[in-house]
Amino acid sequence: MNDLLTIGEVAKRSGVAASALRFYEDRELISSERAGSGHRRYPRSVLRRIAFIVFAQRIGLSLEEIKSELSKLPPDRAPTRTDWSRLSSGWTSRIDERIAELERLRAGLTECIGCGCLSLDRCRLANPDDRAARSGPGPRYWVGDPRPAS
Amino acid sequence: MNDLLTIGEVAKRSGVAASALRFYEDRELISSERAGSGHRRYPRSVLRRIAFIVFAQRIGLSLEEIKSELSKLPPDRAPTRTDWSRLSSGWTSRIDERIAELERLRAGLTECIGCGCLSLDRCRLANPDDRAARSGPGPRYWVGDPRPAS
DNA sequence: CTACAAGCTCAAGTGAGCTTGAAGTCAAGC
DNA sequence: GCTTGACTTCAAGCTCACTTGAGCTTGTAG
Repeated sequence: MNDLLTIGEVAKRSGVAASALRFYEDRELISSERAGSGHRRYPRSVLRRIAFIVFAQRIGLSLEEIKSELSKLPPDRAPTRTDWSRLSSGWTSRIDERIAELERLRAGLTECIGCGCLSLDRCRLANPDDRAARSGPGPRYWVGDPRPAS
Repeated sequence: MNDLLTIGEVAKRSGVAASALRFYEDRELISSERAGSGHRRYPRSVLRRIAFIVFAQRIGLSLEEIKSELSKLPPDRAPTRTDWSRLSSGWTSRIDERIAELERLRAGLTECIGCGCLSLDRCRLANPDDRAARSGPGPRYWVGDPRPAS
């Protein structure tokens, strides 16, 4: 009934495993106070922070990127809705770029893969120049990364 | 000038590293004949196969999934454009789902993160029930996976 | 014939994002 | 006072998609 939550409570409410929360703390994405016992105690505000992390992950940001986004929040006071929306404002374009890539890929499915044109050179249309879209592992120098001089 | 390519040539033409090609062969996504020397020799058709793999990865399929897609190609003859397009036809919906999720996330940015409503429960709107969208690592039971009974 | 580039195999390493296990501490109920 | 469960730290393990390195062989140009 206190407004400080244990790690188990936060895990349950956020849907993020306790082990992941400790991991995030280790990576300095979240922080906790400690009870006399050494147990973690979280203010409710951590839930919003975690929601933000999960959101950002779904969009495709790495934990490192998320950390640097979070570092833009005011350290001295509780973030306002304006603070939060400032952070996420840049994401809209990121999302839009990813959507655009997916749409190009969708087009490429019929235009490239299906037809006889499939030279990889032409199919660089799959990803003209948006490095932002590089999410997850994949071929190292396929597109966007410096190509081996052909 | 032969129509059989060495691994180096395939790497150069496809933009996929030779080590990755060996890796794909090990995972049975592609195959090669061998010259008397034991060196790999690829028919040109492998380029299309590789393009397909790269494409599919960008869309978000795992190598395992791609392997099972490729296994649907006729083993006895060179795949026609119809064969290829049959494979990729199912992807359109997959792409559309991912796009839909990104659009929900974009909406959530302003609706959820910014405002006071950010209870994680409500923000399950971030991902109602599409498991297909689970691409890449992330919180294990956030959405779609069986939630811990609350 | 000699370099040297390119290929081979097999084992181990990488990095992201966690999970799991071991060994111990703390809090609550009986 | 004792058990049970939630918590602690730290180290090691796991998956995915590769890359790197060691040690050796093959192919090609001069």
